Amino acid sequence: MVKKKKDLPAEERILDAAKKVFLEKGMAGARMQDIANEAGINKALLHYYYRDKEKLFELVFMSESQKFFPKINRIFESDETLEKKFHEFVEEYVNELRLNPYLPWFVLNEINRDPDGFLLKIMTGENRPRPMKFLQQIEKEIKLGNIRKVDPRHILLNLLSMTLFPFIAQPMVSRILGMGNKEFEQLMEERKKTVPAVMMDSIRKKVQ
Amino acid sequence: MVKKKKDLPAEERILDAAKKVFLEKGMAGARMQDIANEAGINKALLHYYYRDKEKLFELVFMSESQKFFPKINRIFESDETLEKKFHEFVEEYVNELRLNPYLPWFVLNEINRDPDGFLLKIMTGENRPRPMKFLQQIEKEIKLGNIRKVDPRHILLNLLSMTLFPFIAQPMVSRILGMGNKEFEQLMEERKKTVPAVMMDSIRKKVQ
DNA sequence: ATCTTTGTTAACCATTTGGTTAAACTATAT
DNA sequence: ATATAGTTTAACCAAATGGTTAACAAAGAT
Repeated sequence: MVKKKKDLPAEERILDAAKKVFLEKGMAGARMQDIANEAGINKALLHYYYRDKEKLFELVFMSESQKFFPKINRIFESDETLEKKFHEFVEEYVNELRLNPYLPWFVLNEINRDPDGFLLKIMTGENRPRPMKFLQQIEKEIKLGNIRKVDPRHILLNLLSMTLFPFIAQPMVSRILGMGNKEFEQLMEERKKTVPAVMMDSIRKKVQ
Repeated sequence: MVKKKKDLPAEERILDAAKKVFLEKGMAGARMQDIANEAGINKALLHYYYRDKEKLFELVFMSESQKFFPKINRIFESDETLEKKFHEFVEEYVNELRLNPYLPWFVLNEINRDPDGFLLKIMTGENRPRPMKFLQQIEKEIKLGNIRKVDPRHILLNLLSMTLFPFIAQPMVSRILGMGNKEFEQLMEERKKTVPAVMMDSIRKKVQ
């Protein structure tokens, strides 16, 4: 029998536990005791390795939110076609979010909790979202007459919305549509095709 | 000079205050003292009018979430064309959410906090979302050959996503795009046109 | 006037919660 | 073996927080 957790050093078990608890309950809802229990250690040990709740949360949040943001840049700042970018974006995020469904909710929740404090940290680092190149690419394609004349910001919003929202709203969506977990995953898998298709239809020039 | 709040009876001021605080901070983050301060009364008076935090929250949550859900049904179960429904849906939600931008985040947050407890209440009442007629309408249009063959669930998801997500993610979106409040509102106003357009483009048959 | 009901408050209480301390345990080096 | 440094715990503490109480004020009712 393989001990799942006991064999990891306490310091790591704490971090894993903190991730789990913070992701599920958010900063305000998480209890240090919950984290200690989840890690199978004494509460005092939390403070031995990580000074206090704020620090621990910040650590978890930074590490998690950097799974979330940098993807955007790597894709958006590449030299691919728009169509390729749509596909890559949805593909990568659906894959990531199926493993980590709480992630966007967690990030948004935190941004909501403390819009200035945190965002200034993320938004000034290397990993802040940089949509400029992407937006400019769209404008360029418009000028070249390759796609319809549309506000690039709506394009970006639509892509983000259709990709991220279903995960944020999963519990609601699943109930409304009467789906189980398996069905939901299947539906998200399909999104890898349907979302880029919708995006392309929304910019492709209409045949006269 | 018109006294904004002092002239309302305490019972109502409390409810207003509770709405504000709960919507901003969620159940876990809200403090009874915050609500009392916001209402300009003593903390004990909260418990005089509303038994405890749980009860007060439930009241606020029910009243707010019923602003959120019934719209879906009124629109989706009408006899309008799909195009009209797209327009009405976005129009109404953008209007509502501009007044009440925290609403969707609040609802989703709560669903996340307690997926079973709460949802059973909403989901069994008169106001539970009933997307069936809408989904069937889409299937019918497909059979009639009026629109493309697409999974109706994706249509519904896309509409919900593009309408609601920008509000849920407003703080993030605003920073990423470097917008102030005014600009954000302007952008949302534009969505009333761009979102239904995208929706129609995604189902309209392509010209051969 | 005074009795009763309703509204409001300050002070208080019990529990929860983040955080500390001092002691004990473990391993490693001497 | 024993000294030392790192690890872990039980017990404890102070602040925050939800909730109660008892007294007081305001407003009707008699």
